This record gives sequence, C-alpha cells and structure tokens, in this order.
Amino acid sequence: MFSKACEYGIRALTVIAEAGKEHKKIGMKDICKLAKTPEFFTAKILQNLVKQKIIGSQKGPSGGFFIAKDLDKITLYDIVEAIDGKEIFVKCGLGLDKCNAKKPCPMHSQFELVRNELNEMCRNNNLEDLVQGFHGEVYNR
Amino acid sequence: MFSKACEYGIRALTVIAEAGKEHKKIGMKDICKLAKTPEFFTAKILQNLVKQKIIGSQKGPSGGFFIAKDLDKITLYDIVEAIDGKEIFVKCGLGLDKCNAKKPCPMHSQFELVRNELNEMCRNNNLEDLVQGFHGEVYNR
DNA sequence: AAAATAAAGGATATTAAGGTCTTTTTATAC
DNA sequence: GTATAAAAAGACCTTAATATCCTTTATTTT
Ligand code: FES
Ligand code: FES
Repeated sequence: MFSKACEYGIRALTVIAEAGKEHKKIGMKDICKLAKTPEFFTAKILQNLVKQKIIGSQKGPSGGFFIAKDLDKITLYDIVEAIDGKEIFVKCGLGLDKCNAKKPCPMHSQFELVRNELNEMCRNNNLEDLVQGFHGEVYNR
Repeated sequence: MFSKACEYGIRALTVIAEAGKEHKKIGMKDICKLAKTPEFFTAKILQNLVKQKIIGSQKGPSGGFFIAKDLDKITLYDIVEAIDGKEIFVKCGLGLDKCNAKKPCPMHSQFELVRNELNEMCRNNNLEDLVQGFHGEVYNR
C-alpha cells in the first residue's frame, strides 16, 4: 500500500511526536532505535520532511528533530503526500493514465470505493490521533 | 496499490474474457494490443496464470489463451493473489511483521477499515463483473 | 512429413526502490 | 575560540521490479 519510506516515515513521526511531549527534541539514533527503522535511510526520509516543513530540525549538540506545528494540523494525508506523493490518492486501479469516471476502466466503480476510503482515512486522521494510538513497544515486533 | 504486473494481468484477463465470448481463443499479440500492455512482460504474467490454472493456453497455429472456468468463479481476489500474493490483504499498514489486533500499531484501527474494504471489493467482484464494466477502447488512453 | 505458428522457458538488460557510507555544515557546550 | 555533537548532503551499493530478447517445445495446417 505505502512504500517502505512512507511506513518508516510515519513510524518515525509517531516517535518524534511522542518524544516531543517530554524532551521536545530527539536525535536520529534514538528515533531509529524506537521506530525500528534503518538509520541512514530514515535520515533521508526525515531530511525530506524537514524540507517540506512537516518537522523541524536542529544541528549540533543537543540538536535533533521535533514537530513544529500542532500535531492535529498534520494529517496522515500530508505525511503520505510528502513522502510518496499524491498518486495513490488519485491513481486508476488498473494503471491507466488518469482515473476518469467518464471513461472508466472495468474496475473503476469498485476501486473508487476503496480509494475513497483511503482518502477519507488519511484526511480524517492526524498525528495526534496516531500518537494517541501509540503504546510503548509496538515497534519491537 | 497493485503492482504493474497485477494491473497488466487484470487488463489482459478482461481482454481474454471479452474475446472468449466470440472466438474462444486469443493470442499474445492481440491481447497486448487491446490491453495496451508490454508484450514480453505480459507473456510472463500469463504463463504464471496458466500454471495457477486461472487461464488455459494452447500452443501452435490457431492457439492462444482462454478462460477455462466460469467467469464468475474467478474473483478479483484470486487474480491479485495469483500475481501479487496475499500480502496486501493482510499486511500491517506500517509494515510491522504481522498485523496484530492485540498489539496494534498506531494506525491499525484506521487502516483496518481501508484494508477490509479492499478485501470485500476483491472477494465480491469477479471476472464476469469486470467484463460487464468493460467497454471498447478503454485501454486506449 | 514438413512448414508454420504460437506459447513456454531461460537468459539478460534496465530502472527504481531500498539501504549504506563518508564528508560537510552548523550549532552547542566547554 | 576550540572541541564536540548532530543534522545535511552527496556518493555509492544492493536488491527487486519491470522489461526485452532468444531459444525451445508443442501443435496445427498443409
Ligand atoms: S478509471 Fe480506473 S479506477 Fe477510475
Ligand atoms: S498492526 Fe498495523 S495495521 Fe494492524
């Protein structure tokens, strides 16, 4: 469904947000240890998220990553779009150039339902919701 | 959502099924021309579907591919599983080892809805349904 | 039987995703 | 100011998906 980069990104964001509750900032090593994501690859993903202003970062000693805005202002849609692009939210299920209800592919009517559900899900859930559903050692399995 | 192989596979199957109405069999070249899929790659996909008994094939002159069983006995689920495997139908949205409602990832409750919708969609639709939604030159765009 | 046709199979090439390493830059702590 | 810590940036490697080509096998037509 989502790319590895996206899965890792979301996991890392929950960890950063969770940590933000207490110490405000958290470094790469800790993020990856908690989110169980490969370190250098995750670094790339976070660099991208910083550029897109989803998160902030600070260099140097006692630096790290943090969430700049309110958690409920960052939707799952924002995150997925930032990492994977918006293709998944609009793409034709059979890979045709553009999903087109006027000239629908044979799967259109059925696929639209699934894609709409995905859109709704991503638009109606934000980082705060994810952090609420985040408990302890989930990523340790 | 689905792999290219899967998109091509489904498209090819609709073409084979549609053709089956009249001439019973249809060859690679015609399939690919109608389904707008790369020829040699599609060949591999169909070979796989033949092995999995989703379709039948015949070598030699006037040979080709055809659907062996009733169209409504081949669900979208069967097709996707045959090509991409069943991972997408059970996988955790955040890429954890196994989706586990007892130890849910932060996205579990939300993601489950989308995944269930996908499951239902694929189980409740079959090749006959797709052929019904198939009209003329759809793949020409 | 021979020729022709079409799928099967195997080998190889290309591209994109996933992942790692090293160097550079920036900020903090001392 | 110097040393240190941490992110940014860039280069590179690996793997898997996608795609093509060539040879073999089976079947039909003549
Ligand atoms: S045209 Fe294929 S999903 Fe809409
Ligand atoms: S545990 Fe992640 S989707 Fe169920």
